[in-house]
Amino acid sequence: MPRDLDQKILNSKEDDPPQLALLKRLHFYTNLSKEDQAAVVNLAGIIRQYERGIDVVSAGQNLSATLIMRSGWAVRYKALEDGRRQILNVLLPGDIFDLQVLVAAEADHSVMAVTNVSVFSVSPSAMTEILGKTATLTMAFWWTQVQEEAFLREQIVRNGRQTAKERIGSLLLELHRRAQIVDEAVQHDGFKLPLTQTHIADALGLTPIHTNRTLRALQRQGYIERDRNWIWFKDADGLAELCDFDPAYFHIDAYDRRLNSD
Amino acid sequence: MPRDLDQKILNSKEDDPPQLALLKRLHFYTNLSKEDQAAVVNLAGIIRQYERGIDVVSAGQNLSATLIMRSGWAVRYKALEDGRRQILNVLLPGDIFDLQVLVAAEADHSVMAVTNVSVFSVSPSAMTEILGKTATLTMAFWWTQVQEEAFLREQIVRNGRQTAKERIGSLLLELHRRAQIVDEAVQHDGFKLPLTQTHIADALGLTPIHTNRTLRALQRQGYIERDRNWIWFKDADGLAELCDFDPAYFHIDAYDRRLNSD
DNA sequence: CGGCGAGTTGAAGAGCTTCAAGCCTGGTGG
DNA sequence: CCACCAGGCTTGAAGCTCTTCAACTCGCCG
Repeated sequence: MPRDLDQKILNSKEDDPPQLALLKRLHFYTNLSKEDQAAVVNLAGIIRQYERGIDVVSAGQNLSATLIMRSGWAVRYKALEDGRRQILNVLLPGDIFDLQVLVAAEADHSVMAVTNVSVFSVSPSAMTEILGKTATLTMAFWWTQVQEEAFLREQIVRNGRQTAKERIGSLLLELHRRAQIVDEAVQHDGFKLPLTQTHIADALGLTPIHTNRTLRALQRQGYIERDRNWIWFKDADGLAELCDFDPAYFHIDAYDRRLNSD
Repeated sequence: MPRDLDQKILNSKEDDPPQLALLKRLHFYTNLSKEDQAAVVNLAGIIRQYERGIDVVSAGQNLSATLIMRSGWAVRYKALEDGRRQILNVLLPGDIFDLQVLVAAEADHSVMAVTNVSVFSVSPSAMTEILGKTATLTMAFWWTQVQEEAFLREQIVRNGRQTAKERIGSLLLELHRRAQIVDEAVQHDGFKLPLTQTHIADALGLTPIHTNRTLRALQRQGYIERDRNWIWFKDADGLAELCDFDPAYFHIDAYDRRLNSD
Protein backbone atom coordinates (compact mmCIF):
# COMPACT_ATOMS: atom_id res chain seq x y z
CA MET A 1 0.00 0.00 0.00
CA PRO A 2 2.73 2.53 0.83
CA ARG A 3 3.74 4.18 -2.38
CA ASP A 4 7.38 4.47 -3.28
CA LEU A 5 9.05 3.37 -0.09
CA ASP A 6 12.63 2.40 -0.49
CA GLN A 7 12.34 -1.28 -1.42
CA LYS A 8 15.26 -2.36 0.69
CA ILE A 9 13.39 -1.00 3.69
CA LEU A 10 9.97 -2.25 2.70
CA ASN A 11 10.91 -5.81 1.95
CA SER A 12 12.59 -6.64 5.17
CA LYS A 13 10.34 -8.74 7.35
CA GLU A 14 11.68 -10.71 10.25
CA ASP A 15 14.27 -8.19 11.29
CA ASP A 16 12.22 -5.07 10.70
CA PRO A 17 13.87 -1.95 11.92
CA PRO A 18 11.74 -0.80 14.84
CA GLN A 19 10.82 2.35 12.99
CA LEU A 20 9.34 0.56 9.97
CA ALA A 21 5.71 0.56 11.04
CA LEU A 22 5.97 4.27 11.80
CA LEU A 23 7.51 4.89 8.40
CA LYS A 24 4.70 2.99 6.67
CA ARG A 25 2.13 4.98 8.57
CA LEU A 26 3.65 8.39 7.89
CA HIS A 27 4.50 7.64 4.30
CA PHE A 28 1.06 6.36 3.47
CA TYR A 29 -0.39 9.80 3.91
CA THR A 30 2.44 12.15 3.12
CA ASN A 31 5.06 11.66 0.45
CA LEU A 32 8.28 11.66 2.42
CA SER A 33 11.51 12.41 0.64
CA LYS A 34 14.38 9.93 0.84
CA GLU A 35 15.95 12.18 3.45
CA ASP A 36 12.79 12.31 5.55
CA GLN A 37 12.47 8.54 5.29
CA ALA A 38 16.04 8.22 6.48
CA ALA A 39 15.34 10.53 9.39
CA VAL A 40 12.46 8.29 10.46
CA VAL A 41 14.48 5.12 10.06
CA ASN A 42 17.33 6.60 12.05
CA LEU A 43 15.10 7.86 14.85
CA ALA A 44 16.79 6.95 18.11
CA GLY A 45 14.94 4.98 20.77
CA ILE A 46 14.67 1.83 22.80
CA ILE A 47 12.66 -1.27 22.01
CA ARG A 48 10.42 -2.54 24.79
CA GLN A 49 8.38 -5.73 24.75
CA TYR A 50 5.17 -6.42 26.62
CA GLU A 51 3.22 -9.64 26.94
CA ARG A 52 -0.43 -9.72 26.09
CA GLY A 53 -2.62 -8.56 28.92
CA ILE A 54 0.08 -6.36 30.44
CA ASP A 55 -0.33 -2.61 30.91
CA VAL A 56 2.14 -0.70 28.77
CA VAL A 57 1.10 2.53 30.46
CA SER A 58 -0.96 2.83 33.62
CA ALA A 59 -3.28 5.72 34.41
CA GLY A 60 -1.65 8.14 36.82
CA GLN A 61 1.82 7.15 35.78
CA ASN A 62 4.33 9.87 34.98
CA LEU A 63 5.25 9.77 31.32
CA SER A 64 8.81 10.23 30.22
CA ALA A 65 8.90 9.15 26.58
CA THR A 66 6.79 9.00 23.46
CA LEU A 67 5.88 5.44 22.56
CA ILE A 68 5.43 4.14 19.04
CA MET A 69 3.78 0.82 18.32
CA ARG A 70 6.19 -1.42 16.49
CA SER A 71 4.24 -4.66 16.29
CA GLY A 72 1.17 -6.15 17.90
CA TRP A 73 -2.13 -4.63 18.97
CA ALA A 74 -2.94 -2.64 22.09
CA VAL A 75 -5.85 -0.64 23.46
CA ARG A 76 -6.15 2.62 25.31
CA TYR A 77 -8.71 2.23 28.08
CA LYS A 78 -10.11 3.85 31.14
CA ALA A 79 -11.22 1.84 34.15
CA LEU A 80 -14.02 2.97 36.42
CA GLU A 81 -13.97 2.44 40.18
CA ASP A 82 -16.38 -0.48 40.13
CA GLY A 83 -14.58 -2.46 37.46
CA ARG A 84 -16.38 -1.21 34.39
CA ARG A 85 -13.92 -0.62 31.61
CA GLN A 86 -14.11 1.48 28.47
CA ILE A 87 -11.73 0.99 25.59
CA LEU A 88 -11.11 4.34 23.93
CA ASN A 89 -9.20 3.34 20.86
CA VAL A 90 -7.24 0.50 19.35
CA LEU A 91 -3.51 0.98 18.74
CA LEU A 92 -1.94 -0.68 15.72
CA PRO A 93 1.66 -0.80 14.56
CA GLY A 94 2.83 2.67 13.60
CA ASP A 95 0.50 4.41 16.03
CA ILE A 96 2.11 6.99 18.24
CA PHE A 97 0.99 7.43 21.77
CA ASP A 98 1.78 9.87 24.49
CA LEU A 99 3.07 12.41 22.05
CA GLN A 100 1.47 14.58 24.70
CA VAL A 101 4.39 13.75 26.95
CA LEU A 102 5.96 16.82 25.43
CA VAL A 103 3.54 18.96 27.36
CA ALA A 104 1.65 16.95 29.98
CA ALA A 105 3.31 14.74 32.46
CA GLU A 106 0.68 12.33 33.71
CA ALA A 107 -1.30 9.63 31.91
CA ASP A 108 -5.05 10.04 32.35
CA HIS A 109 -5.74 6.58 30.96
CA SER A 110 -4.03 3.24 30.55
CA VAL A 111 -2.74 1.28 27.58
CA MET A 112 -2.89 -2.50 27.59
CA ALA A 113 -1.23 -4.98 25.26
CA VAL A 114 -3.85 -7.10 23.48
CA THR A 115 -1.28 -9.33 21.81
CA ASN A 116 2.37 -9.44 22.65
CA VAL A 117 3.56 -6.04 21.56
CA SER A 118 6.81 -4.37 20.83
CA VAL A 119 7.00 -0.61 21.25
CA PHE A 120 9.67 1.86 20.36
CA SER A 121 10.34 4.36 23.11
CA VAL A 122 11.59 7.76 21.97
CA SER A 123 12.92 10.48 24.25
CA PRO A 124 11.14 13.85 24.25
CA SER A 125 14.24 15.52 22.80
CA ALA A 126 14.58 13.06 19.93
CA MET A 127 10.86 13.38 19.29
CA THR A 128 10.98 17.16 19.29
CA GLU A 129 13.89 17.07 16.91
CA ILE A 130 12.29 14.87 14.28
CA LEU A 131 8.97 16.69 14.64
CA GLY A 132 10.58 19.91 13.53
CA LYS A 133 13.12 18.51 11.09
CA THR A 134 11.31 19.40 7.89
CA ALA A 135 7.91 20.85 7.12
CA THR A 136 6.86 17.56 5.57
CA LEU A 137 7.75 15.61 8.67
CA THR A 138 5.96 18.08 10.90
CA MET A 139 2.90 17.69 8.74
CA ALA A 140 3.15 13.92 8.68
CA PHE A 141 3.21 13.66 12.46
CA TRP A 142 0.46 16.20 12.82
CA TRP A 143 -1.48 14.09 10.44
CA THR A 144 -1.41 11.07 12.66
CA GLN A 145 -2.76 13.20 15.48
CA VAL A 146 -5.59 14.57 13.37
CA GLN A 147 -6.48 11.03 12.39
CA GLU A 148 -6.37 9.75 15.92
CA GLU A 149 -8.73 12.50 17.01
CA ALA A 150 -11.06 11.55 14.18
CA PHE A 151 -11.05 7.96 15.45
CA LEU A 152 -12.02 9.19 18.90
CA ARG A 153 -14.87 11.23 17.48
CA GLU A 154 -16.14 8.26 15.53
CA GLN A 155 -16.01 6.20 18.67
CA ILE A 156 -18.23 8.75 20.41
CA VAL A 157 -20.78 8.52 17.62
CA ARG A 158 -20.78 4.75 17.80
CA ASN A 159 -21.24 4.56 21.54
CA GLY A 160 -23.69 7.40 21.69
CA ARG A 161 -26.06 6.97 18.80
CA GLN A 162 -25.61 3.62 17.14
CA THR A 163 -27.21 0.24 17.75
CA ALA A 164 -25.14 -2.77 18.70
CA LYS A 165 -25.16 -4.02 15.12
CA GLU A 166 -24.03 -0.68 13.75
CA ARG A 167 -21.33 -0.29 16.38
CA ILE A 168 -19.79 -3.65 15.70
CA GLY A 169 -20.02 -3.32 11.93
CA SER A 170 -18.40 0.10 11.80
CA LEU A 171 -15.65 -0.86 14.23
CA LEU A 172 -14.79 -3.89 12.11
CA LEU A 173 -14.72 -1.80 8.94
CA GLU A 174 -12.51 0.80 10.58
CA LEU A 175 -10.04 -1.70 11.97
CA HIS A 176 -9.82 -3.48 8.65
CA ARG A 177 -8.85 -0.27 6.88
CA ARG A 178 -6.36 0.69 9.51
CA ALA A 179 -4.80 -2.75 9.59
CA GLN A 180 -4.38 -2.70 5.81
CA ILE A 181 -1.74 -0.02 6.11
CA VAL A 182 0.56 -1.57 8.68
CA ASP A 183 -0.50 -5.10 9.50
CA GLU A 184 0.50 -8.28 7.75
CA ALA A 185 -2.51 -10.44 8.52
CA VAL A 186 -4.87 -8.60 6.20
CA GLN A 187 -6.58 -9.56 2.97
CA HIS A 188 -8.71 -7.46 0.69
CA ASP A 189 -11.91 -8.75 2.25
CA GLY A 190 -10.82 -9.92 5.65
CA PHE A 191 -8.33 -9.60 8.45
CA LYS A 192 -7.09 -11.21 11.59
CA LEU A 193 -8.69 -9.54 14.57
CA PRO A 194 -6.77 -10.19 17.78
CA LEU A 195 -9.46 -8.63 19.97
CA THR A 196 -11.65 -10.93 22.02
CA GLN A 197 -15.39 -10.41 22.14
CA THR A 198 -14.87 -8.93 25.59
CA HIS A 199 -12.49 -6.33 24.13
CA ILE A 200 -15.04 -5.44 21.49
CA ALA A 201 -17.72 -5.19 24.16
CA ASP A 202 -15.55 -2.88 26.26
CA ALA A 203 -14.86 -0.72 23.24
CA LEU A 204 -18.50 -0.46 22.24
CA GLY A 205 -20.19 -0.13 25.59
CA LEU A 206 -21.88 -3.52 25.36
CA THR A 207 -21.78 -6.75 27.32
CA PRO A 208 -19.74 -9.62 25.91
CA ILE A 209 -22.96 -11.63 25.71
CA HIS A 210 -24.72 -9.11 23.55
CA THR A 211 -21.59 -8.67 21.45
CA ASN A 212 -21.60 -12.37 20.80
CA ARG A 213 -25.26 -12.45 19.81
CA THR A 214 -24.80 -9.45 17.55
CA LEU A 215 -21.75 -10.90 15.82
CA ARG A 216 -23.72 -14.07 15.16
CA ALA A 217 -26.61 -12.02 13.82
CA LEU A 218 -24.27 -10.22 11.39
CA GLN A 219 -23.00 -13.61 10.35
CA ARG A 220 -26.46 -15.13 10.01
CA GLN A 221 -27.53 -12.19 7.87
CA GLY A 222 -24.63 -12.71 5.49
CA TYR A 223 -22.56 -9.65 6.28
CA ILE A 224 -19.55 -11.37 7.74
CA GLU A 225 -18.01 -14.76 8.21
CA ARG A 226 -15.72 -15.74 11.08
CA ASP A 227 -13.01 -18.33 11.37
CA ARG A 228 -10.98 -18.43 14.54
CA ASN A 229 -10.05 -14.79 14.96
CA TRP A 230 -10.28 -13.92 11.31
CA ILE A 231 -13.15 -11.75 10.14
CA TRP A 232 -14.27 -12.00 6.51
CA PHE A 233 -16.51 -9.45 4.89
CA LYS A 234 -19.07 -11.20 2.69
CA ASP A 235 -20.87 -7.96 1.87
CA ALA A 236 -18.70 -5.01 2.85
CA ASP A 237 -20.80 -2.47 0.94
CA GLY A 238 -24.02 -3.68 2.50
CA LEU A 239 -22.42 -3.59 5.92
CA ALA A 240 -21.11 -0.07 5.37
CA GLU A 241 -24.58 1.06 4.42
CA LEU A 242 -26.13 -0.70 7.37
CA CYS A 243 -23.72 1.11 9.69
CA ASP A 244 -23.78 4.49 7.98
CA PHE A 245 -20.03 4.01 7.65
CA ASP A 246 -18.34 6.81 5.76
CA PRO A 247 -14.55 6.58 5.73
CA ALA A 248 -14.19 10.31 5.07
CA TYR A 249 -12.93 10.66 8.61
CA PHE A 250 -9.75 8.88 7.62
CA HIS A 251 -8.86 11.95 5.56
CA ILE A 252 -6.95 9.71 3.23
CA ASP A 253 -7.15 11.92 0.20
CA ALA A 254 -6.53 15.25 1.89
CA TYR A 255 -2.84 15.28 1.23
CA ASP A 256 -3.27 14.85 -2.50
CA ARG A 257 -5.96 17.50 -2.55
CA ARG A 258 -3.63 19.80 -0.72
CA LEU A 259 -0.90 19.17 -3.27
CA ASN A 260 -3.26 20.16 -6.05
CA SER A 261 -4.58 23.26 -4.37
CA ASP A 262 -1.31 24.70 -3.12
CA MET B 1 -8.88 32.68 37.88
CA PRO B 2 -6.12 33.49 35.36
CA ARG B 3 -3.02 34.35 37.29
CA ASP B 4 -1.11 37.51 36.53
CA LEU B 5 -2.73 38.61 33.32
CA ASP B 6 -2.02 42.18 32.42
CA GLN B 7 -4.79 43.99 34.26
CA LYS B 8 -5.54 46.41 31.47
CA ILE B 9 -6.29 43.44 29.30
CA LEU B 10 -8.15 41.42 31.88
CA ASN B 11 -10.51 44.12 33.06
CA SER B 12 -11.93 45.10 29.74
CA LYS B 13 -15.42 43.72 29.29
CA GLU B 14 -17.79 45.07 26.73
CA ASP B 15 -15.20 45.75 24.11
CA ASP B 16 -13.08 42.69 24.70
CA PRO B 17 -10.36 42.26 22.16
CA PRO B 18 -11.40 39.18 20.20
CA GLN B 19 -8.31 37.37 21.39
CA LEU B 20 -9.14 37.76 25.10
CA ALA B 21 -10.88 34.44 25.64
CA LEU B 22 -7.98 32.69 23.95
CA LEU B 23 -5.53 34.52 26.14
CA LYS B 24 -7.41 33.51 29.29
CA ARG B 25 -7.44 29.93 28.16
CA LEU B 26 -3.76 29.75 27.26
CA HIS B 27 -2.60 31.71 30.25
CA PHE B 28 -4.59 29.66 32.72
CA TYR B 29 -2.39 26.66 32.05
CA THR B 30 0.93 28.11 30.99
CA ASN B 31 2.55 31.21 32.37
CA LEU B 32 2.91 33.41 29.34
CA SER B 33 5.43 36.22 29.39
CA LYS B 34 4.30 39.77 28.68
CA GLU B 35 5.69 39.34 25.17
CA ASP B 36 3.80 36.11 24.60
CA GLN B 37 0.62 37.70 25.89
CA ALA B 38 1.14 40.57 23.48
CA ALA B 39 1.64 38.14 20.62
CA VAL B 40 -1.70 36.53 21.42
CA VAL B 41 -3.48 39.86 21.74
CA ASN B 42 -2.02 41.04 18.46
CA LEU B 43 -2.92 37.86 16.61
CA ALA B 44 -4.41 38.90 13.28
CA GLY B 45 -7.80 37.64 12.22
CA ILE B 46 -11.39 38.41 11.35
CA ILE B 47 -14.39 38.42 13.65
CA ARG B 48 -17.39 36.46 12.45
CA GLN B 49 -20.80 36.28 14.13
CA TYR B 50 -23.29 33.44 13.97
CA GLU B 51 -26.84 33.27 15.28
CA ARG B 52 -27.88 30.44 17.53
CA GLY B 53 -28.83 27.34 15.64
CA ILE B 54 -26.65 28.15 12.65
CA ASP B 55 -23.83 25.91 11.46
CA VAL B 56 -20.46 27.60 11.87
CA VAL B 57 -18.80 24.76 10.00
CA SER B 58 -20.57 22.08 7.99
CA ALA B 59 -19.30 18.55 7.50
CA GLY B 60 -17.66 18.13 4.11
CA GLN B 61 -16.82 21.80 3.85
CA ASN B 62 -13.32 22.78 2.86
CA LEU B 63 -11.58 24.51 5.71
CA SER B 64 -9.49 27.58 5.11
CA ALA B 65 -8.88 29.09 8.53
CA THR B 66 -8.47 28.18 12.16
CA LEU B 67 -11.44 29.36 14.23
CA ILE B 68 -11.24 30.48 17.83
CA MET B 69 -14.33 30.87 19.98
CA ARG B 70 -14.59 34.42 21.19
CA SER B 71 -17.95 34.40 22.96
CA GLY B 72 -20.95 32.14 23.16
CA TRP B 73 -21.28 28.36 23.19
CA ALA B 74 -21.17 25.96 20.27
CA VAL B 75 -21.11 22.20 19.74
CA ARG B 76 -19.23 19.90 17.43
CA TYR B 77 -21.59 17.25 16.14
CA LYS B 78 -21.98 14.52 13.62
CA ALA B 79 -25.29 13.80 11.94
CA LEU B 80 -26.27 10.31 10.80
CA GLU B 81 -28.23 9.65 7.63
CA ASP B 82 -31.51 9.04 9.39
CA GLY B 83 -31.47 12.19 11.49
CA ARG B 84 -29.82 10.87 14.62
CA ARG B 85 -27.30 13.35 15.90
CA GLN B 86 -24.31 12.97 18.19
CA ILE B 87 -22.71 15.94 19.87
CA LEU B 88 -18.99 15.26 20.22
CA ASN B 89 -17.88 18.12 22.39
CA VAL B 90 -18.95 21.51 23.63
CA LEU B 91 -16.97 24.57 22.53
CA LEU B 92 -16.56 27.45 24.96
CA PRO B 93 -14.92 30.83 24.55
CA GLY B 94 -11.18 30.38 24.02
CA ASP B 95 -11.55 26.97 22.40
CA ILE B 96 -9.70 26.53 19.16
CA PHE B 97 -11.18 24.48 16.42
CA ASP B 98 -9.94 23.28 13.11
CA LEU B 99 -6.35 23.76 14.06
CA GLN B 100 -6.19 20.70 11.85
CA VAL B 101 -6.74 22.99 8.88
CA LEU B 102 -2.97 23.20 8.82
CA VAL B 103 -2.84 19.66 7.56
CA ALA B 104 -6.29 18.39 6.56
CA ALA B 105 -8.56 20.22 4.24
CA GLU B 106 -12.03 18.84 4.83
CA ALA B 107 -14.28 18.95 7.90
CA ASP B 108 -15.46 15.49 8.93
CA HIS B 109 -18.05 16.94 11.29
CA SER B 110 -20.09 20.08 11.81
CA VAL B 111 -20.06 22.86 14.39
CA MET B 112 -23.29 24.54 15.39
CA ALA B 113 -23.84 27.72 17.39
CA VAL B 114 -25.82 26.98 20.56
CA THR B 115 -26.09 30.63 21.54
CA ASN B 116 -25.22 33.55 19.35
CA VAL B 117 -21.50 33.19 18.95
CA SER B 118 -18.62 35.29 17.86
CA VAL B 119 -15.57 33.54 16.46
CA PHE B 120 -12.16 34.80 15.52
CA SER B 121 -10.95 33.49 12.20
CA VAL B 122 -7.18 33.18 11.84
CA SER B 123 -5.36 32.39 8.61
CA PRO B 124 -3.16 29.29 8.48
CA SER B 125 -0.07 31.45 8.04
CA ALA B 126 -0.84 33.65 11.06
CA MET B 127 -1.62 30.53 13.06
CA THR B 128 1.59 28.80 12.04
CA GLU B 129 3.54 31.89 12.96
CA ILE B 130 2.18 32.26 16.48
CA LEU B 131 2.37 28.51 17.04
CA GLY B 132 6.11 28.62 16.54
CA LYS B 133 6.83 32.03 18.01
CA THR B 134 8.24 30.87 21.33
CA ALA B 135 8.57 27.52 23.01
CA THR B 136 6.06 28.59 25.64
CA LEU B 137 3.47 29.51 23.04
CA THR B 138 3.98 26.26 21.20
CA MET B 139 3.46 24.42 24.45
CA ALA B 140 0.41 26.46 25.35
CA PHE B 141 -1.34 25.68 22.08
CA TRP B 142 -0.34 22.08 22.23
CA TRP B 143 -1.83 22.05 25.65
CA THR B 144 -5.25 23.00 24.44
CA GLN B 145 -5.10 20.13 21.97
CA VAL B 146 -4.11 17.64 24.64
CA GLN B 147 -6.99 18.84 26.76
CA GLU B 148 -9.48 18.65 23.95
CA GLU B 149 -8.44 15.09 23.26
CA ALA B 150 -8.93 14.30 26.93
CA PHE B 151 -12.46 15.71 26.72
CA LEU B 152 -13.18 13.44 23.78
CA ARG B 153 -11.91 10.41 25.66
CA GLU B 154 -14.05 11.28 28.65
CA GLN B 155 -17.02 11.58 26.36
CA ILE B 156 -16.38 8.06 25.10
CA VAL B 157 -16.35 6.72 28.64
CA ARG B 158 -19.58 8.50 29.44
CA ASN B 159 -21.43 7.25 26.40
CA GLY B 160 -19.98 3.80 26.55
CA ARG B 161 -20.02 2.74 30.15
CA GLN B 162 -21.98 5.15 32.28
CA THR B 163 -25.65 5.27 33.27
CA ALA B 164 -27.82 8.24 32.34
CA LYS B 165 -27.40 9.71 35.81
CA GLU B 166 -23.63 9.41 35.70
CA ARG B 167 -23.43 10.81 32.19
CA ILE B 168 -25.41 13.89 33.01
CA GLY B 169 -23.68 14.48 36.32
CA SER B 170 -20.18 14.24 34.91
CA LEU B 171 -21.01 16.40 31.91
CA LEU B 172 -22.37 19.12 34.19
CA LEU B 173 -19.30 18.96 36.41
CA GLU B 174 -16.99 19.16 33.40
CA LEU B 175 -18.78 22.08 31.82
CA HIS B 176 -18.85 23.96 35.10
CA ARG B 177 -15.08 23.68 35.42
CA ARG B 178 -14.46 24.65 31.85
CA ALA B 179 -16.81 27.60 32.04
CA GLN B 180 -15.07 28.87 35.17
CA ILE B 181 -11.99 29.70 33.16
CA VAL B 182 -13.51 31.75 30.38
CA ASP B 183 -17.20 32.35 30.95
CA GLU B 184 -18.81 35.16 32.92
CA ALA B 185 -22.02 33.48 34.03
CA VAL B 186 -20.37 31.18 36.54
CA GLN B 187 -20.46 31.01 40.32
CA HIS B 188 -18.52 28.78 42.65
CA ASP B 189 -21.40 26.31 42.90
CA GLY B 190 -23.38 26.95 39.78
CA PHE B 191 -23.36 28.21 36.21
CA LYS B 192 -25.57 29.22 33.38
CA LEU B 193 -25.96 26.34 30.98
CA PRO B 194 -27.13 27.47 27.54
CA LEU B 195 -27.66 23.90 26.32
CA THR B 196 -31.22 22.63 26.00
CA GLN B 197 -32.16 19.21 27.28
CA THR B 198 -32.16 18.08 23.68
CA HIS B 199 -28.54 19.18 23.32
CA ILE B 200 -27.63 17.28 26.45
CA ALA B 201 -29.46 14.24 25.14
CA ASP B 202 -27.61 14.42 21.82
CA ALA B 203 -24.31 14.72 23.64
CA LEU B 204 -24.97 11.78 25.95
CA GLY B 205 -26.67 9.36 23.61
CA LEU B 206 -30.03 9.62 25.35
CA THR B 207 -33.50 10.77 24.41
CA PRO B 208 -34.61 14.22 25.56
CA ILE B 209 -37.37 12.54 27.57
CA HIS B 210 -34.99 10.38 29.53
CA THR B 211 -32.63 13.31 29.98
CA ASN B 212 -35.48 15.25 31.51
CA ARG B 213 -36.44 12.46 33.89
CA THR B 214 -32.84 11.99 34.92
CA LEU B 215 -32.27 15.68 35.56
CA ARG B 216 -35.35 15.71 37.77
CA ALA B 217 -34.11 12.64 39.58
CA LEU B 218 -30.78 14.34 40.30
CA GLN B 219 -32.73 17.30 41.56
CA ARG B 220 -35.11 15.21 43.67
CA GLN B 221 -32.15 13.43 45.22
CA GLY B 222 -30.58 16.71 46.27
CA TYR B 223 -27.58 16.78 43.94
CA ILE B 224 -28.55 19.78 41.86
CA GLU B 225 -31.05 22.60 41.70
CA ARG B 226 -32.22 24.26 38.50
CA ASP B 227 -33.55 27.71 37.81
CA ARG B 228 -34.21 28.68 34.23
CA ASN B 229 -31.00 27.61 32.54
CA TRP B 230 -28.85 27.91 35.61
CA ILE B 231 -27.58 24.75 37.25
CA TRP B 232 -26.70 24.83 40.95
CA PHE B 233 -24.69 22.12 42.65
CA LYS B 234 -26.17 21.37 46.07
CA ASP B 235 -23.76 18.52 46.70
CA ALA B 236 -20.92 18.68 44.20
CA ASP B 237 -18.76 16.18 46.10
CA GLY B 238 -21.57 13.68 46.33
CA LEU B 239 -22.32 14.12 42.66
CA ALA B 240 -18.67 13.67 41.71
CA GLU B 241 -18.58 10.44 43.68
CA LEU B 242 -21.82 9.24 42.17
CA CYS B 243 -20.39 9.81 38.69
CA ASP B 244 -16.88 8.57 39.36
CA PHE B 245 -15.80 12.02 38.25
CA ASP B 246 -12.06 12.58 38.50
CA PRO B 247 -10.90 15.90 37.04
CA ALA B 248 -7.36 14.56 36.53
CA TYR B 249 -8.06 14.55 32.81
CA PHE B 250 -8.03 18.34 32.82
CA HIS B 251 -4.28 18.13 33.49
CA ILE B 252 -4.53 21.40 35.35
CA ASP B 253 -1.50 20.89 37.52
CA ALA B 254 0.80 19.41 34.92
CA TYR B 255 2.41 22.66 33.99
CA ASP B 256 3.45 23.44 37.53
CA ARG B 257 4.75 19.94 37.98
CA ARG B 258 6.72 20.33 34.84
CA LEU B 259 8.22 23.57 36.11
CA ASN B 260 9.37 21.80 39.24
CA SER B 261 10.80 18.79 37.49
CA ASP B 262 12.64 20.52 34.69
C1' DC C 1 -6.70 -35.48 31.06
C1' DG C 2 -7.75 -31.66 33.63
C1' DG C 3 -8.35 -26.85 33.67
C1' DC C 4 -8.71 -22.33 31.90
C1' DG C 5 -9.93 -18.70 28.75
C1' DA C 6 -13.03 -17.66 25.26
C1' DG C 7 -17.26 -18.33 23.09
C1' DT C 8 -22.30 -19.73 23.14
C1' DT C 9 -27.08 -20.12 24.61
C1' DG C 10 -31.49 -19.40 27.45
C1' DA C 11 -34.60 -16.83 30.34
C1' DA C 12 -35.87 -13.04 33.18
C1' DG C 13 -35.51 -8.23 34.13
C1' DA C 14 -33.79 -3.28 34.00
C1' DG C 15 -32.97 0.95 31.66
C1' DC C 16 -34.01 3.57 28.21
C1' DT C 17 -37.05 4.58 24.12
C1' DT C 18 -41.24 5.51 21.75
C1' DC C 19 -45.57 7.46 21.25
C1' DA C 20 -48.76 10.63 22.92
C1' DA C 21 -50.30 14.45 25.27
C1' DG C 22 -50.23 18.52 28.12
C1' DC C 23 -47.83 22.53 30.29
C1' DC C 24 -45.11 26.52 30.97
C1' DT C 25 -42.58 30.67 29.62
C1' DG C 26 -41.10 34.35 26.80
C1' DG C 27 -41.83 36.89 22.75
C1' DT C 28 -45.07 38.96 19.24
C1' DG C 29 -48.93 41.36 17.48
C1' DG C 30 -53.43 43.27 17.71
C1' DC D 1 -52.62 44.83 28.03
C1' DC D 2 -53.93 40.58 26.83
C1' DA D 3 -54.24 36.67 23.32
C1' DC D 4 -51.71 33.70 21.06
C1' DC D 5 -47.93 31.08 19.34
C1' DA D 6 -43.58 28.36 19.41
C1' DG D 7 -39.94 26.12 21.61
C1' DG D 8 -38.67 23.83 25.36
C1' DC D 9 -40.01 21.16 29.34
C1' DT D 10 -42.82 17.56 31.76
C1' DT D 11 -45.47 13.39 32.49
C1' DG D 12 -47.63 8.66 31.58
C1' DA D 13 -47.74 4.09 29.66
C1' DA D 14 -46.20 0.44 26.68
C1' DG D 15 -42.45 -1.81 24.45
C1' DC D 16 -37.80 -2.93 22.84
C1' DT D 17 -32.82 -3.32 23.28
C1' DC D 18 -29.54 -4.67 25.95
C1' DT D 19 -28.18 -6.61 30.59
C1' DT D 20 -27.89 -9.95 34.20
C1' DC D 21 -27.50 -14.40 35.95
C1' DA D 22 -26.59 -19.00 35.08
C1' DA D 23 -24.97 -22.81 32.75
C1' DC D 24 -22.78 -25.27 29.19
C1' DT D 25 -19.32 -26.01 25.15
C1' DC D 26 -15.16 -25.80 22.68
C1' DG D 27 -10.24 -25.64 21.84
C1' DC D 28 -5.82 -25.43 23.65
C1' DC D 29 -1.86 -25.98 26.65
C1' DG D 30 0.58 -28.12 30.31
